[in-house]
Amino acid sequence: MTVKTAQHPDTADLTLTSVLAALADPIRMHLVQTLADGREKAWSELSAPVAKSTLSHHLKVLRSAGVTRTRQEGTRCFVRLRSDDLDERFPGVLPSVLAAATHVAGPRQG
Amino acid sequence: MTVKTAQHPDTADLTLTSVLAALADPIRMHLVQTLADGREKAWSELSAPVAKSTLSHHLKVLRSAGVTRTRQEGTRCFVRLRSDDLDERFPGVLPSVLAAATHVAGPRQG
DNA sequence: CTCCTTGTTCGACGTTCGTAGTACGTCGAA
DNA sequence: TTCGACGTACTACGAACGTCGAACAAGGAG
Repeated sequence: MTVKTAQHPDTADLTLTSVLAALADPIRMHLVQTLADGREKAWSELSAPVAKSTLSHHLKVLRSAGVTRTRQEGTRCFVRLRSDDLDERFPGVLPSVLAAATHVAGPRQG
Repeated sequence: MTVKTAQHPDTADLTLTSVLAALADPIRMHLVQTLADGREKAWSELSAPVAKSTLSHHLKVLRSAGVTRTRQEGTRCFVRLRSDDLDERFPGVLPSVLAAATHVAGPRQG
């Protein structure tokens, strides 16, 4: 928080390399999958097997890469995917990655 | 070379994280773009502003991630994208990434 | 055979990353 | 005001990464 928590890059400043690097981590990929439905998630909803500070770090990486957007509401913040911005700049990348991640870790029932 | 140069993972063993990590580097992305036409390229054709050993390293990362396939012919080797395998395992990912990388670094005229 | 070319491997270096703990600032409640 | 909850910033450390030069191994040319 500390006021300047929200440091979101402009859509035009997003780089493919940074986005891919942000997605190239199991923890962060899991976070992105959690956000894949497009709905905003509270910080506490983003479960990850890491310490609080580490989760904050990963969220910052996603935020800095332009993958997510964080909104503050009082002391707590809500995170959501920047699907529209991402798809405007890198059409199809996020959907295909999300689909690939899902049909790899998702349907484990059959 | 040294005989066991070719260490290609099976298509089923490819992981999205490894593929994304392999693509999340400017040098490697450039190499992949060079191979994007699907045609096999000779080692010496893969120009990169790095030392020979570094280029070899990056090629190994791409190979280990299953992004490329290396074929030896005498003392020299030829590299090509595993587009089919990649698209079978992670449909649409490589094409969209390639398209995004191209319309970012490619058409700089307008 | 000897030389030269090609690409990999190894050792080393500095940087970045992932992780956690601690301290800090902000907000809401009492 | 004091207290507690929330999320970030800072600090530190080991591991992994990107880079290079040198040594090495495998083939081809003479």
